[in-house]
Amino acid sequence: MSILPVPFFKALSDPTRLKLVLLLRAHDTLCVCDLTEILEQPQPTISRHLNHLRRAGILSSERKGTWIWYQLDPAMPEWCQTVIASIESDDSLSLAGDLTRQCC
Amino acid sequence: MSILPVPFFKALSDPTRLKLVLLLRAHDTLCVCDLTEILEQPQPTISRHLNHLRRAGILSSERKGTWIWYQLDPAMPEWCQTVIASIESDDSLSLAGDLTRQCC
DNA sequence: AGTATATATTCGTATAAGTGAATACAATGT
DNA sequence: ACATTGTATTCACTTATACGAATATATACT
Repeated sequence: MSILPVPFFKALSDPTRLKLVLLLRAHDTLCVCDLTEILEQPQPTISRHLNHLRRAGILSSERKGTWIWYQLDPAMPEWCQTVIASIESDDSLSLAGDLTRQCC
Repeated sequence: MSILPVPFFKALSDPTRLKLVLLLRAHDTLCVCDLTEILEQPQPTISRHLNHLRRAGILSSERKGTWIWYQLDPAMPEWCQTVIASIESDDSLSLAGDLTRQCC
């Protein structure tokens, strides 16, 4: 599946979405409650951004019982994977206390 | 000079701006009238987008008499250069008839 | 000084995008 | 069937962004 550059970059151009991508780059697989907890943002906000990233072809999700696990879509085109691998994070994207997993 | 990921991606997430970047990636140096002619868009539109890209740290410009030449900023951080080098263009970003240079 | 050309900026407006609050949906367990 | 927990969606609202039209600025030339 191919990804058009403009929507791809638009998907990455929101702080919350970029943090989600960086978290999933680091953790491989996380569920919505993990992400909600780490980013300390309302669950609907997280869900909406995850949906945006999924529609953009950046994330894929898999339901396992009650939980839905998200990851970077392995089917992403090479050039998109290169872009995501290149992103140099900084303090402004601080991923806070990271994960203490009180859920799932 | 460092570039924050979110504004960087936001700068790339507009079709006109992305075309400008791809054109300058291909041509090295172009002036505003070149870009206006190639993209067939009003000059103020092009100027505004060039300004946006310059403020984002993606382009640099140099005045030579009446003309102002733009190029990808050589001072861009490595990771940004990698991202720009990775972008896979497609028909939706078709750069039309390219350059026949009726100006400058 | 005035004219012509290249480029930048301002203003008003329309559309897009993000958010909080509330609600809906889905799966599990009792 | 009901309650609980995890996740998604809708609605109303606000803010951000892009655009056309008009105008301003800058340089070169006469």
